Amino acid sequence: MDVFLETVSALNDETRIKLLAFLDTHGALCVCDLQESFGMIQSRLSRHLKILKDGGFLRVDRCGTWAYYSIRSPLDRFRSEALAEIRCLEIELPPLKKLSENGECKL
Amino acid sequence: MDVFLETVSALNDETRIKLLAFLDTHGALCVCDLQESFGMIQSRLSRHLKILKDGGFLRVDRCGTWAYYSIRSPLDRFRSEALAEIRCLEIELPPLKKLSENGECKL
DNA sequence: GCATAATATCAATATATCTTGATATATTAT
DNA sequence: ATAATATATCAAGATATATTGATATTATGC
Repeated sequence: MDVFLETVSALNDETRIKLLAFLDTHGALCVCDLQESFGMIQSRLSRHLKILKDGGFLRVDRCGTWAYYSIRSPLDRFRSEALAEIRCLEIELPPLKKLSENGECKL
Repeated sequence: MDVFLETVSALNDETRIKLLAFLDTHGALCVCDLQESFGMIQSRLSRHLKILKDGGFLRVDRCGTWAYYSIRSPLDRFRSEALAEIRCLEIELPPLKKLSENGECKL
C-alpha cells in the first residue's frame, strides 16, 4: 500500500508531471539545467526530483558535483502507463537551457 | 493535465484505495452499506465516493433514495492498470455488512 | 402535505503538502 | 587547507486536502 501511495503521490503534482515530461523529452539533465530551464529555485527542484526518484520514476547518476536525473528504465507497467498518459497531455514545457555542458553553470 | 491530475489525486488517499478494493471485490454497494462496513460517518464516505466518481473510477446508479456505487466498466488503460496494482496490494478490508437488502438500513 | 430515510453539501477545524530562504554537505580546483 | 560550485536538507509560513458535525436535498410512505 505504502509503495503504491508513494508512487501515486509522486504523480500528484503539476511541477513533477512537467519534470517527467521534460526529462522524457530531453534525457538526462542535471539540477542546474532544470533550474535554469524552469526558472525555479534549486531547493524546490531538488525536493521534487527526490520525490520522483523515491516514487520509482527517476534514476540519478552522480558525476562529480553534478547529479544527472533521467527517467528510469525499464519502468514497471503502472509507471510506464502513467508516463504514456503524460506523453498524451498537451503540456507547455519551457525551452531547454543546458548550462552544464559548457561550464556556464555558476548558479 | 487537469483530468490526469484529477485521476491521480483520486488515487492519492488510503481510504479511497480501500474503497476501490472493496467495490472491486463486492460489486455495487450503496453508501449505507459502505458506512456500516467501514465504520465511517456518511459525509466522509459520500465525499470520497464523489472524488472517485469524478476521477473516472466509479459509476453511480440511483435506485430510489439509494445510490449504488460500482467500478466503472470499461476502465481506460491507466485506470485499469491502477486497479490491477490495487488488486496486488495486501489490504485489510473490513467484512461486508449489507444492510440495504433487508430493510435494516436506518442510519 | 408531513414524516422518515438515504445521500449530498457546507463550514470549521485538523492534517498534510508545497514553497521559500537559509544552512549543510560534497566535490573540485587552487 | 581554503575557496568556489553543485546539490541536499531544514525550518517557517503558505496552500491544499481530509475529517467532522450540521444542514440541505431527494425520494418514499402515510
